[in-house]
Amino acid sequence: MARAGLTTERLVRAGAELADEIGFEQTTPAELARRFGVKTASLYSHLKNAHDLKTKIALLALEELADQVSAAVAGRAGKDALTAFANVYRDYALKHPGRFAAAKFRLDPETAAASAGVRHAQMTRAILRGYDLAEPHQTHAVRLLGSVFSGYVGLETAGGFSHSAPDAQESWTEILNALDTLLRNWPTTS
Amino acid sequence: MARAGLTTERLVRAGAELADEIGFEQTTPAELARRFGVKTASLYSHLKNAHDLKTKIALLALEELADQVSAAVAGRAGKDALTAFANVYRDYALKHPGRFAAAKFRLDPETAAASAGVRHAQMTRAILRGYDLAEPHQTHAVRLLGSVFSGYVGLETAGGFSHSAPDAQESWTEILNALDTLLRNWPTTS
DNA sequence: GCTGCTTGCCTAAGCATCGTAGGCAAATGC
DNA sequence: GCATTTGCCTACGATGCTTAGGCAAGCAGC
Repeated sequence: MARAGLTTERLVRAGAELADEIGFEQTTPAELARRFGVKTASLYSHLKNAHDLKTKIALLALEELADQVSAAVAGRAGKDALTAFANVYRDYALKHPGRFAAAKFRLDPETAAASAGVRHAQMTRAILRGYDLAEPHQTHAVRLLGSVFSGYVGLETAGGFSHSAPDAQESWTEILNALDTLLRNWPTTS
Repeated sequence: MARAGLTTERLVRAGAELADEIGFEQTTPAELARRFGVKTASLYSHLKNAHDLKTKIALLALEELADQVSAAVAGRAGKDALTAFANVYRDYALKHPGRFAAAKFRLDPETAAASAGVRHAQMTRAILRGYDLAEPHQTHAVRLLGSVFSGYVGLETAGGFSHSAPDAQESWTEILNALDTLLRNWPTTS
């Protein structure tokens, strides 16, 4: 019988595509094996188990997203950097919903520490270099930005803003504008 | 053999507790049956299937959360209402992580339309009555608030802010303060 | 082109879950 | 006490995850 040419790499890449098509939750060894026209058991020389597959897709997604954000933010500052970061993040999520869901997959601590997740945190903080925010306000602002981005895109991909005016793009633009204003006038006393 | 006294109501309530203990994803008919000391098949006269169980837990969580938020917001306005809403929301999520995850469960459109989810939207909008925001800015602000709340709490429950200073409570307080400032000075031109 | 080794995908099997169908016994009404 | 209803059961089929071991495809050397 002809061999399918399975490798961990190919399986993970195909798994990411599968996630975008049918959802991250539904991306399982059985489904992946069907896609390659092989038996499920054949995957287990390349993947430890179902959890390992999901973890590797999550790491791929984090990496891709960090690369794209990094490229978009390079050479920009202030509001320019803010919107570049935000738009790349959102576009990635809308274009790759399965990978985006994968990026939220709960990794165990040491895997997370070695993942591209840390680059996301660094880049978020880098954006704030264009604004005049001292610690601890800077950390609070980093957390706000992370919350807005992941929250907005999470709600949008979950269908939260469909079937209601104004459309999601318009809100997104205005929210970024509002965040820029807020960062330039961050209240340091309550 | 003595009967266990299963009802849909009891199963869903137990399912919600189970979700808080072991996670929403792990809350399945098999696990629930074990908890009641009955066979899995016995659940199927009270629940259509596994998806039905999850849907009903999600509806319960949305209802509980809407009730608590509603009680907290009543009689308050402006920043007072904002922080009351936000704190109840966050406290619920931290106290009931499984239910909170359930509240994010993707419902089919007509179920969602009949759920307490619409009360959440109404209450978020009610908060903005204390701020002077005309449409379409009001809708954009509603979406921002929803994004921040769900985003922040989502990241926090996922462990995003643990093991790093300052602690999550401090950021939360400052972020609510910043949001209040932003809502009082919402930029209406870019 | 043959021989033998490596490696990749296979079959077989165990175990768990979801969900359906039909049976028996406990609760309820008279 | 008897009949009916109802609730939980056993039995089963389908599907998925995962391990163990087998066989043949592909490559190395001659």
